[in-house]
Amino acid sequence: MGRDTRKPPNSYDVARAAGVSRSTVSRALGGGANVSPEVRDRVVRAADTLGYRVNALARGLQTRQSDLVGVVASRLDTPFRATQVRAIAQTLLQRQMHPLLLVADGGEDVDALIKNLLGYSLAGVIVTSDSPPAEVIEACHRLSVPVVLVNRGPGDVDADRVAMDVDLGGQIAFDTLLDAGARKLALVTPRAGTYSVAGRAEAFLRNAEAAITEVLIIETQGQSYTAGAAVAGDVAARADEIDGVFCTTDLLALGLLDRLRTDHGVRVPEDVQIVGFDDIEQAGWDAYRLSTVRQDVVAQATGAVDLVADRLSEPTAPFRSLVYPLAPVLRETTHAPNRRIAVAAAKG
Amino acid sequence: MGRDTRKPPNSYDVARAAGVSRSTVSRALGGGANVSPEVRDRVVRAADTLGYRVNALARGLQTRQSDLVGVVASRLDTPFRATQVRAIAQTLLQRQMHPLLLVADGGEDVDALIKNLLGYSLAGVIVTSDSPPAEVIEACHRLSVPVVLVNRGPGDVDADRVAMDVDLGGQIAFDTLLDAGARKLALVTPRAGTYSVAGRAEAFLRNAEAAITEVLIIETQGQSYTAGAAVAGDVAARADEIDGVFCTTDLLALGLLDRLRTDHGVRVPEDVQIVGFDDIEQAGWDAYRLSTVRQDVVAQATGAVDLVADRLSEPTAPFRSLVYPLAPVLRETTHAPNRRIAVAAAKG
DNA sequence: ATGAAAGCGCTAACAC
DNA sequence: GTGTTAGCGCTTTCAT
Repeated sequence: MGRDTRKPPNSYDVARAAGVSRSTVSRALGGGANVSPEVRDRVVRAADTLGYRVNALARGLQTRQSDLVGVVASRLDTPFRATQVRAIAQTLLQRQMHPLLLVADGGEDVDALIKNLLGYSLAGVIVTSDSPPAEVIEACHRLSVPVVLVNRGPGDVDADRVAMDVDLGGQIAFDTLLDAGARKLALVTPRAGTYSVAGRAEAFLRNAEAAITEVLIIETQGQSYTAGAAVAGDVAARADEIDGVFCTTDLLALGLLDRLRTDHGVRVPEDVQIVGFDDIEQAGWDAYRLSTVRQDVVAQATGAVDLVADRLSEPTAPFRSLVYPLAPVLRETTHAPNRRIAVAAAKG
Repeated sequence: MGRDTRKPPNSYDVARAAGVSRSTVSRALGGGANVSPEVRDRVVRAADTLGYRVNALARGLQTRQSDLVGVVASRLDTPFRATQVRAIAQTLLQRQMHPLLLVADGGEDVDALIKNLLGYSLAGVIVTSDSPPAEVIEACHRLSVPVVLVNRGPGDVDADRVAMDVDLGGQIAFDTLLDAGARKLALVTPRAGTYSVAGRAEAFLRNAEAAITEVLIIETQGQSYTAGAAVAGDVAARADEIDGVFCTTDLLALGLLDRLRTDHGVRVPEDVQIVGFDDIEQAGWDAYRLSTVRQDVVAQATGAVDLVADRLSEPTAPFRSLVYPLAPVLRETTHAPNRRIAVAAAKG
């Protein structure tokens, strides 16, 4: 039973086994429409007796559409990005699509890469990268491949978008510090940030301006742990002028926090309070217990995939932006909030 | 210039533009053999004037082989795994292959998933997951799709393999502790581990037995930070009987270390020394400075991709195993090594 | 409800 | 060195 046929069965084999035509097989296994239940059954049975699987290549060639979705991401080894990609991949899988991973870490030419990928008649492309997709979007458009941008824009390009509420993000960070009693604030953020990183920084600044005081801005080289650690000296040097710091990324905060304690004897939160952003797993570790702002990565992933699916079914609908809320996560790098004092201070 | 042709140009368009036949186009753009340099040039120029890209679906259908490589991985949001997948993805890209990501976190049915993927005529499958691929390998074999296992086996299945040297791993861990002066050892490891996790644990035990003393074994639920933290109580309770701990995973070590300090007032390395495994980024952070054993993830990724490529060109060659060395990383959760004492102790 | 036939875009024999 | 021809396995009109 089950000869070792060198090559896998095709729809023709199934058709023969079920005593029908190939078109019927296609119908029975596909939409399921216009096939008598009886015949359908016979076909299905034949199919899995033979171990038949549709040849995705052939189907895609015919329908001009595969179930592959390009996922372009940079710095995949970063906790936040890893979590994000995982969520996207899982969601895709649940919807019968498959993530084609495209790591864009500067070295590669994303443009060329993605254009190659387009040869697979992608069902869509999800971009989480920092590097600007530029004219890639254009190319996708031309081939009517949906593109959805995660936490990027609103730039000048046309595409569907999923994003956190940057304004809210900056506000939560500010409020957290204020409520915890901090008054002399600093902002630690990369010189050239992503849209979402720059956005939360700006929102923070805006809130600070409106409420109380100037903010000391400290620029970092990138948004890694190392980058955060690298500015610890600057922060420590100004320790007298600072009692609260917002790092636009958890990784930055963790680096700063560690180095502050290790090399500069600065106590957190006693001397300086710190708030991060993202709520990566490490922020909750005992050594840090970082107060931060949480993004709902899973919700965003779901949104991104929805957007792909929706555009597939309605290619000409206007572009949409899904905006997701954020929530403060209060841990131990800030004091317990005291709304009364904070509000009074802001007013006074 | 560049009319908005609704559908992308195909090889026929290029052929016409270059005044040749489609086969010539194929040859010129492909292997490049059997085409006069002159014609080749003309074709290439025509191709990129038109913005032509080979339709991967059609090519794959014809050649019965795509440039897609399935990468099955679980717990992608874990630092080690993320780094590993990134390395594999990058290497693949450099070799003109594309990673088709398959996250296998228990929920999904890997079997079914991968068999679906097989419909894309994969160039290969790289498995880094914990969950056993079982009969999937069989299926791949039948379709002559190369499978390479990373840090798994040697079980009973036939496949190419890439792995660290588990014996060496356990030995390095043991030596590190011994050289640092630890004599009363404990092993913290998951009850049901992967091949490579179980392997390093066994090797550690073997070395300990041969050299000095019994080892207290503490089992964890999984290999996460949380799992490590969860056994801190057990370790603290036996603090008198223990002066050195080998955690088979950095994450485990980090969790243990943190909780030991935070909740139990145990000092590391003064009271207990700790060695981890993998050398994930976090192990080097200021709060930890964990001594550990380093795997060369990039080398392994390269090896895995090589194995895929090699088998593609020589399908019937005997299966190979690439074994990679490991190196101790001495940081601050162990005392500075003192070979003299250690050797003497081992002998005496 | 079912079958016949046409083609998706490509590569690979095979002729010349 | 180049063109002709024949599929790869599928879906999809279009008849019936």
